[in-house]
Amino acid sequence: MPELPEVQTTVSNLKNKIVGLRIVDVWVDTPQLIKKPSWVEFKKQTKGAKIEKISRRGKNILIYLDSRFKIQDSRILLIHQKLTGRLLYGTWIMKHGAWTPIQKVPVEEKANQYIHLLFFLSNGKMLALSDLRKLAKVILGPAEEILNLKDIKKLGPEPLEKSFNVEKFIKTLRQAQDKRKIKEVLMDQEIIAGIGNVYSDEILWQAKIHPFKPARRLGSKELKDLYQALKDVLEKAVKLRGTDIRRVYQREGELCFRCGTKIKRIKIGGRSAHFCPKCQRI
DNA sequence: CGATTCCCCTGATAGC
DNA sequence: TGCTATCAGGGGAATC
Repeated sequence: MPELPEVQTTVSNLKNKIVGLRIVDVWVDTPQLIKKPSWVEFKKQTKGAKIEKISRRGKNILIYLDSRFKIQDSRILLIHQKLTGRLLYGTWIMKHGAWTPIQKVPVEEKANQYIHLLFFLSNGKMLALSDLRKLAKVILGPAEEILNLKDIKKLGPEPLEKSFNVEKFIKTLRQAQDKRKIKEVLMDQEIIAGIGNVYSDEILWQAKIHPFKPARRLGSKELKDLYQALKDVLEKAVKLRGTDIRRVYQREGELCFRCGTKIKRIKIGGRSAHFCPKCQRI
């Protein structure tokens, strides 16, 4: 599932491809993905708009559209991919009721089968939102309004920014005085933006901290280790272009790469946590 | 207010 | 074989 590194990779890839292009038409088959505005309005406001910039905040993709014809302010198209949403760039043609890619795609790339929203671009190519489970979220609105949505405004700091130093990290966690399990805290977007189920497991494995350890009980060495692990894991994942590193996630029953103990899986508020019972202590 | 549960979705898998 | 039940999971809403 796309977390910070995957979203960052998507944004980096799209940047040199779609910025400067115009949206000449839009197509949808699952309008409920668009939370705001109505499909009719959405189409009216995106058709003809020029893509000015694309960025990321937390796990959200922000596509800035220009103020065309001076009849509206510049807008932002916010896309949250949730579990299975994918933003693809390429060319597809409608064949037997399904969008089929013209370009070569890896056989395992199933995303092409679940295209639900398409932007036709001025260079003849397309920007597609694919989503197997249809849980993705798309919102369009004036830039200021979008940036003031809870989705963006309530987000915690960006963990890869230079200003997110160890002091700030420790302060953030201490301020929270969190009774919650550290894994929950790491995944809380209001504490730190962009970390989800995969990377929280990986970070805790690297830091050798048990996912159930209450956040407020972390000692200063643990906090420093956790900070270092968080930076290392995310930076490495971004460098690897989001091919999520999996040293514990979904490796239940397999052996820990550090000590050979069997990886365990436990439930934590409807989500699963994977960890090494020997390396990671409470 | 905090903690828990449900809901949105559908492919994969387990159970009968 | 073929059906049905369960699960996964980000995040927001409803409920306790």
